[in-house]
Amino acid sequence: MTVRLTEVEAYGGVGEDPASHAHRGRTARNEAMFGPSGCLYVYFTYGMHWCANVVCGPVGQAAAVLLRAGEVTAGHAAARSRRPAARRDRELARGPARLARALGIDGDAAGAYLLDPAAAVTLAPPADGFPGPDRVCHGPRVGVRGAAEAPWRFWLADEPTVSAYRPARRR
DNA sequence: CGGACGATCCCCT
DNA sequence: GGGGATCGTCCGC
Repeated sequence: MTVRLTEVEAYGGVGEDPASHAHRGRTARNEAMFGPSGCLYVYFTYGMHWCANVVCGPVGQAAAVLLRAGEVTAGHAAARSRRPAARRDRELARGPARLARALGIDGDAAGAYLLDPAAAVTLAPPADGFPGPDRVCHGPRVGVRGAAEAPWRFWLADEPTVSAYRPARRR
């Protein structure tokens, strides 16, 4: 099964990004964010969802990119079997928990090195090349309370698989 | 297609 | 003990 990423969000490290899981320092949950680039950081949220990040900073300095959405380009049957609730194909990986679910990513995949071709989940350049800068949009991150104004969400223009923007919801 | 709402549990304070 | 880097269901348009 293959997903072409269409939307991501960047998160920073200790003391520099109030929206980041690493903002308050290293803990058992965010440990992977302080590890080597290219490894998978997964977290469990809202009592039921897994979300996947790619660690992207030097060792000891937390940084990660949350994989927010993508287009399923191969293996639709496998994706659909994991995501029976999807009404249309474009919803299979539209949203961070949906994308993780479509790819079969959960706590068992934590820490995996995504640039190893033999890994269960791998990260590779787009088959059709990288989109030009004129196609990359950016804006506020979704669902965060702190640093909501930082324009660290990036998505591709005119892609139906990009998730809907929702401000953080009050309790 | 989109807005409202409730589910559900692990980690940190 | 509180709250979350969300989603599925329900329902109206």
